[in-house]
Amino acid sequence: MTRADSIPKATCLRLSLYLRHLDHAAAQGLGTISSAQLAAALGGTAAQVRKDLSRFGQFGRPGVGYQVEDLRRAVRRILGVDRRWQVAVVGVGNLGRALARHQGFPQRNFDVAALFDVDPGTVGTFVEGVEVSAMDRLREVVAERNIRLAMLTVPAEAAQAAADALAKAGVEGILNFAPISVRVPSGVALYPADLTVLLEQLSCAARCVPAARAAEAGPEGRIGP
Amino acid sequence: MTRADSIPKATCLRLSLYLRHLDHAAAQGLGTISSAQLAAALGGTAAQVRKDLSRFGQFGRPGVGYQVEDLRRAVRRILGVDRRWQVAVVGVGNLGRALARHQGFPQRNFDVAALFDVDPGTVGTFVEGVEVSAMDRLREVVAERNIRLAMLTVPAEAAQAAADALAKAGVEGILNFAPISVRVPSGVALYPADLTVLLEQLSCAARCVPAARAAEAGPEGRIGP
DNA sequence: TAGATTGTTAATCGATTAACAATC
DNA sequence: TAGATTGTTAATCGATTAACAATC
Repeated sequence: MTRADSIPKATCLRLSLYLRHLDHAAAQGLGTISSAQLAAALGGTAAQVRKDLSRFGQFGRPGVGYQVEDLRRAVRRILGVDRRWQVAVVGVGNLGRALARHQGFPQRNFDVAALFDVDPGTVGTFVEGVEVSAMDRLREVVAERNIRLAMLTVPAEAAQAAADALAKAGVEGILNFAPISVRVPSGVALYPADLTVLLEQLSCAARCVPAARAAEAGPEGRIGP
Repeated sequence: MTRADSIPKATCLRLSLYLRHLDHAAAQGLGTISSAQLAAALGGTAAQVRKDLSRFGQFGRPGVGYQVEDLRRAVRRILGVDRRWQVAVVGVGNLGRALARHQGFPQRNFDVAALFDVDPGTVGTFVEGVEVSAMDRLREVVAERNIRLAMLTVPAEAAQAAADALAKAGVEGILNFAPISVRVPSGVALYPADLTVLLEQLSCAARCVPAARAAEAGPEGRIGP
């Protein structure tokens, strides 16, 4: 099993993508999969897949490939998703509400088990069967419901205070959707997830291609699928 | 101005974070900012900030730093956000609806100007003043409204077909929230944005720290802010 | 056995950091 | 002038790729 000492972010991302594809493969009844197949499905290289996996042990058989079920189990354990996680959403606005309702989370072992907001009109209401709690009950509720991860969807001004409260309450990881960088103590994992930043990256990437597109463009002036 | 030949993804991400902080700095009335200040606000190094910026030209003055307004303008141009972008949301479920309503987008030059769905019950309804169109009108609407970017929030089964339709319609970039990898022609930018993958990365990162936390933990058994 | 595919080592590539002369 | 901070070069670091012996 080897130690997960500290997995590079990029490796961690790819592992999650491998798992997603392994789930698809399992659903299709595939018994075995090769590093080349996994790479092709994700747009990476076979060497990279093998390298990523070999960091944690020997899961494949030369000449055969990987058993889909075995690898799935192994990757789930590595990622820590071989059991359910209780997650909080802090800030019940448009985005927070959508996250609370998102069916993809419980399907993949993440339960949104607590909601928090400062607005007295929102506190006490229910979203997807979960009651919205006041921010000042955060510590209590986090402990009670065994919350270990949080998604932060509050305005920029409120983000740092909310992150502090979460860290104090013992949350181990924060997904930060707020449009500002927050600080957390070293024992807490923090992932930036500002959606506007994603769109800006996209616009940046899109800007680099128009010349290439014009050159490649077919009769319709557009590249086909 | 130097060319944006092809900006590394990591650089592009940081530029977006610099811009976000420059906006905060400008709002606070700061006239000048140093690479060290910018780095401190984001958790990077001053050398990295200077390196990132110098790729595009010389924006600062030795001994002084960067003019906030000048740098802001420059970074906006580099990222391509010095003008408005028309964006489509494909798939009007919980998440798609939240994205359509998200105030952070128009505030930062991204207008959600088109919505698409296959459900006849959803088509024709309005979200945030924008009517939901049927998928088979995608090409037409994209052309009419000058849509150049899209956010894909459809189920896994529908994702590839939707991505194909978007590429054919001439969209230049796709933010893919669907839980599956899709292929796009080389002229189209594609960013993965599966929120479950983000949570899995978080759980992966959180798993690596409990030992460290226990060691560092203060009297309350928790690390302070 | 022959063909396929792994795990791992060595070589390559790119990105980050440190250092410093140039400049305000 | 002295102190500060840039832009850039060289050194370091880590990650990706290629190659191949080992193995099924």
